[in-house]
Amino acid sequence: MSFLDELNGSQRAAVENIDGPMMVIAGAGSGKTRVLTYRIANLINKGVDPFSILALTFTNKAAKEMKDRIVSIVGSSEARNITMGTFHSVFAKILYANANKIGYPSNFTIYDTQDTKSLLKTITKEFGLDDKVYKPGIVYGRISSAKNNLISPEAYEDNANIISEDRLSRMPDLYKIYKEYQLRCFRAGAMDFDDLLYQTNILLRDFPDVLHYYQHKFKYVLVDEYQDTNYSQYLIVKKLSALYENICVVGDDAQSIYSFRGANMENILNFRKNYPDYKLFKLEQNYRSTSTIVKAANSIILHNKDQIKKEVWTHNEEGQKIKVLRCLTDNEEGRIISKMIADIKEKEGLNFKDFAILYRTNAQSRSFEESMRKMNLPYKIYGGLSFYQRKEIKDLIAYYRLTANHNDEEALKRIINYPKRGIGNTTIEAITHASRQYGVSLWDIISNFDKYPVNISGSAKNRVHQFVTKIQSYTTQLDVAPAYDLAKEIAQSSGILKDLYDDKTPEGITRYENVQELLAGVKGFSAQLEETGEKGTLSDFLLDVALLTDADEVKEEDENTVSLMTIHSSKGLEYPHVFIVGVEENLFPSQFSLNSRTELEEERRLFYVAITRAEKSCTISYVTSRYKWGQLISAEPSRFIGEIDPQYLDTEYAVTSTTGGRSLSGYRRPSVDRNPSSMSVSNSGVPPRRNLIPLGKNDKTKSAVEIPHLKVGYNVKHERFGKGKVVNLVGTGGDQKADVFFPRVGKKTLILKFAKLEVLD
DNA sequence: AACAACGGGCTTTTT
DNA sequence: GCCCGTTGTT
Repeated sequence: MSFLDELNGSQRAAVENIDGPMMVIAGAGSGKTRVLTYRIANLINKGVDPFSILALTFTNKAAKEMKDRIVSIVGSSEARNITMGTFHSVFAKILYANANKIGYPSNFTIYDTQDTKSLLKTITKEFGLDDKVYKPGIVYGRISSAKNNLISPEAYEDNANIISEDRLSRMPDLYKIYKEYQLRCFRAGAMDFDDLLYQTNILLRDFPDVLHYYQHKFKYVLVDEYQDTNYSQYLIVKKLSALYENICVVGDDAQSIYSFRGANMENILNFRKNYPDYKLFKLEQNYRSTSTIVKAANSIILHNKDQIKKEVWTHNEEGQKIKVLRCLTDNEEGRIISKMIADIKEKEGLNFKDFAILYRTNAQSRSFEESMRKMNLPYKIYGGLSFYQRKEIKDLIAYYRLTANHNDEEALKRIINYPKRGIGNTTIEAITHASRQYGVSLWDIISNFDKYPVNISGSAKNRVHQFVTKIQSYTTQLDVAPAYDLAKEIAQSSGILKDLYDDKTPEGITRYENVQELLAGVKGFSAQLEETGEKGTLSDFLLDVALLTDADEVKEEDENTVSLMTIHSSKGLEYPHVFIVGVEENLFPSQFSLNSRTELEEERRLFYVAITRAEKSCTISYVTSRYKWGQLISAEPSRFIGEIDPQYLDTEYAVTSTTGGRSLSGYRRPSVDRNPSSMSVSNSGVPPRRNLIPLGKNDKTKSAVEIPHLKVGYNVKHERFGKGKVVNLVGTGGDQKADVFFPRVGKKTLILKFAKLEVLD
């Protein structure tokens, strides 16, 4: 049997359409990733060379997931040759190979947001401008948006509209900052995230031979999350696929939530314009959620004016209504929801990983962290301060960066006096001054005091010189030493390891461990590369690390924790039970979105994304007062709750106190002061309340689970993974295990007495 | 040059 | 409430 038989009609049509431009509009939970992966697998089965396939995703995680699934269908020897990754990582590699053509060093640094903001702040001050007016974050936003629309510093300056906008927002000199920023990045041999796309555009524009090379190489181009691409990405894709026009874009306008980053839904319209004979496929059957959830989500998105018409529907059971919870404070919200999770888990025999708590802003995670820690519930926070953004990690990586690229100013400023080596502010001031005066990099100054005299004391000069010599000695090893050896040597001889080791506070110990973890990461990185026969220097590691975020952290197979994350990072994921918290006016929708319809509609799409993450149940909570900046402020329920068709809502616990309803505060009290580890007792003093735990018709659990009689080749259905096919059986009786291939999630090994498989044959 | 104490500003979302 | 940068002290 072919894997194509796993698909429904429209999915299959999209998968089997090989040549020419095509667009797939895929509703939430409609098997979008399955279509993308199967389409790639089908291309390969039809004889397309994997080397000629380019698949672009939005996150590293999505890329990895897709690659894994393709491996499971066509095998890794084929799949590894596909060019697959995020826009940023794929084009960073292409830029690495061609950097010299556009004047960048071949080992250019990638500036992260912190580096960028710090540089912008420096420049702002140098121009004598007030960084409270020219806030680095805002300035970055303007520059970023210019770059994503391919507006060069010169074009920015000449654009009357932009200049008058800047005047209106009292930042008339922004164009100067942009120009200087771009120059300084260039001199530092650094690109920011936006440059990775912007400079790719320049490369493809100015070097036809490069363009031709990649046009010929990538005969088939696929783009995931097309609704989230910006103009810069759009143009790259258009150019690369101009020769063969075998371009397949997949997206859902209802899930466009990144316009703040320049994402442009017009790209969907542009696609139609550019390829008038394109084929359109719509995936409208939802396989993920109950019909209540699907319909509730539809009723929300109906309030948006801007949308492509489509009808998402499902054959799934009705399921329970969406519960709306009202809590008094954010702390109570944390306690109640943690308790609910513990209760539902016990009552239904679920795993912690079946639950997710989704919020609008990272700051909201705190109350949930606290309550879950108190109750001993395992949880994991995704996003927030990434591992790679921690100070100790950034410090060590700054050494690596400076070793690879001496002109990396942000790295240099970070570590020239860390660990402390007596190079203080006055010295650094003098060096910076000289660098501005001569128009050369900081490194040029400190490595050439003869050529560029600086007015600092002899002893300071000497200390700086020692620092320079140290970095130079690392650099000589860069291309010869194995990545791990050099990484470790730098960690030691720079003094970082010792500095952290001497700090015996709990935080200090954690920092030391983090650095060890980074070193282990380097080791793992080079080991992985050695398998494929590549060398894997420290510079290669840097490229990898610059584009990694916490969201990409591999989730261990057996990791069984409640997931906490922002709605943005939940995109593409699904959980049986989802809690959307802090659904209040001014928080969700965010107060910053209230000025315009388009921004409000984006918030609504975000709410749509949140609801459609849920498979079985969805709970929405809001509080009446919340701590903000240490102050208790009052809050009211979000308008979005009222926009859901009320027939799908259960508002028993949402009635306001003024109308005589009860809050849930009584619910939590009996349990709070109990021994936290007693959570295994499901009815721990909590009065049974209807609606908190699904009962009756939704309760499919049988007390004595019957082990189905299976044979290899049988089609089966799993509660969570959907339909699948048995590929292997191990053991007998109560211990029997089965390998089942599920088109939606890949191959899983299931212990039959737990798995509750339904035999379809 | 290094460190402790203080005050202001901040929060939208991320590659 | 917390992080950052600025200020004052040694």
